[in-house]
Amino acid sequence: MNMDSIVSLCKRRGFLFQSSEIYGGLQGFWDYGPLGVELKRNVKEAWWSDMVNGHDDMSTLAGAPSPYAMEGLDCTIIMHPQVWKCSGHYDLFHDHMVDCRETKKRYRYDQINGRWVEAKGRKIFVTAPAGEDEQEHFTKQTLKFFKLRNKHIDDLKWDGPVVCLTDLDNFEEVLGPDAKSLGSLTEPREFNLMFKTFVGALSGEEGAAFLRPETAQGIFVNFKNVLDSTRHRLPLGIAQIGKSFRNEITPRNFTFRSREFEQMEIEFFCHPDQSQDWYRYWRDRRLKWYHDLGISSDNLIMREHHQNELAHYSVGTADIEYAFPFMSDGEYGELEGVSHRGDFDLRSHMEGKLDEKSNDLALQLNADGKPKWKGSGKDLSYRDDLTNEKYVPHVIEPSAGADRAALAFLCEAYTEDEQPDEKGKMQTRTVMKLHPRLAPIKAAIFPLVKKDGMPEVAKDVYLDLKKHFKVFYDEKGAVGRRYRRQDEAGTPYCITVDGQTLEDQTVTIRDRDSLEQTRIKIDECESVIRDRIRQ
RNA sequence: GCGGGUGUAGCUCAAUGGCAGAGCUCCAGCCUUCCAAGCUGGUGGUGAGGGUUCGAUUCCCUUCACCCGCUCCA
Repeated sequence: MNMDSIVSLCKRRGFLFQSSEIYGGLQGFWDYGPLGVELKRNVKEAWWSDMVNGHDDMSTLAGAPSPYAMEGLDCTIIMHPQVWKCSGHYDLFHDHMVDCRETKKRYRYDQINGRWVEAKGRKIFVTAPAGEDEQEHFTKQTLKFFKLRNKHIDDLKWDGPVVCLTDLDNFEEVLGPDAKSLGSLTEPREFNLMFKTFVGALSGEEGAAFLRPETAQGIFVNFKNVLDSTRHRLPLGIAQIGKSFRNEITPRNFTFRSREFEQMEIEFFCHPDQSQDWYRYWRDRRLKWYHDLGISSDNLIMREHHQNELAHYSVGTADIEYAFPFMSDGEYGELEGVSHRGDFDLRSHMEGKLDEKSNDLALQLNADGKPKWKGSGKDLSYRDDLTNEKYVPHVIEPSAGADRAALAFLCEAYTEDEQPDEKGKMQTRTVMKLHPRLAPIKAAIFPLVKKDGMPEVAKDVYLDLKKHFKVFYDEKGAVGRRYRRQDEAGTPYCITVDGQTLEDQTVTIRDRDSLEQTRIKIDECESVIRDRIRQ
């Protein structure tokens, strides 16, 4: 199986198109076609129904420490700019970077220091990543550049103090931190991974705002509102589905890394002492969700992050990853991250941006000792009115990509098998074996031939089923061809009106995967399809 | 962002410095009682912009997009 045939089918059948295709497309943006939009809606609907509306808050679910509540939320894409300053996204996403053309390395513009140095009658600006041993690095780089030995160290004429690269106007005489030749650094470029826009008529910085790079922050800043309006006790999960935007440097691999994408996120708030158990619960629960919707365990893995990969406040993070066809053997692409975020997010919005590198997650301060980004000052802690205990809840975050899930389901469904044609000759059949819950069209209704009153009966069946499901009517051409078309669309069931229908009010229902046909009464169509979808 | 490759019909692929072609698909009609049958007819195309030229899909430049590798992936 290769990605090209999947991409080709998606275009041909109307699952996915390139955005603005008639103008040549736009990198990192994709449109869902008529079948694609149904698939994606079904993915989101399955998630919302399984996680939120269908959640059983009365029972202790398997693997869970206790019953818990779930609520939904739908926040705006543009939020107060301070949200992103306190969350850390602003600083992280706002860097100016320089690239080294020679070594292909990339550096933060404001974290490269350097000094003018002269030797052999030539003056260059030697650089190093800012840090304690930068002078050592300068010396080493300079000696190497001028092809001098350690004993000539005193011949180097240093000119002026160490300054930041940001103080230089041009880089022609600059030796990159790891380069061998001069002028290999590019001009600084703003790597603003957040899309910037302007609120109101002002186009200056005071009106600047950002499209959200994740939906999570909307949940954190509304935590208190949800608690107060629903009167829930912890543990409580708050769910949201919505668009997020990241100005990815290298969108690649079809819809896998897009600049506009949709997330399905839960922020699960609980007592710190129980957070480890909840973390394990959500990790296992979310993995099972993909399994239950048809992703085989061969293609799905749970990858626990190593200690050194974790943000230091995080107790654990596990990625649920899928073996996409565009990845090389043994490699997987992330579908969902389940992370234990401690109280980092709520505290950030209370106190201000926290310093992730500090051991006790202290407030990040400016040079003048003031908070770098001030928080809301609002108390986001929780008082348990049974125990009278007050604490800042810990958070477990299962964060899934709706587009990535849809893509994984498409890849998993794509199958080519051999089926006999009417002469008994084996032909390749392309079939999308989507789970019936996810299939864009639940059933197609055909008259076996376009005469003898069959179309009239079939249309009645169609119109009746249309009230309950997304169904499709087709009477054109040979019935075999119509079956094959539905196979490519992933339609799980085809209902055919034939000669016998006119005598006893029965139709055949054909199963996409097994090709088996069973005869059922017209009246039973709705309940049979409903039962089969639910399985 | 760097290097390499590719852009011709919905798909797969031809051809050419001088009217752009085939198969499949699709549409209409005929035929047809269960898995892409057959017959007849039909729709439809050189990614975008510029240059060279009497004439460019073809040669050159720019750009956009996609693919592969590197880089990146909060």
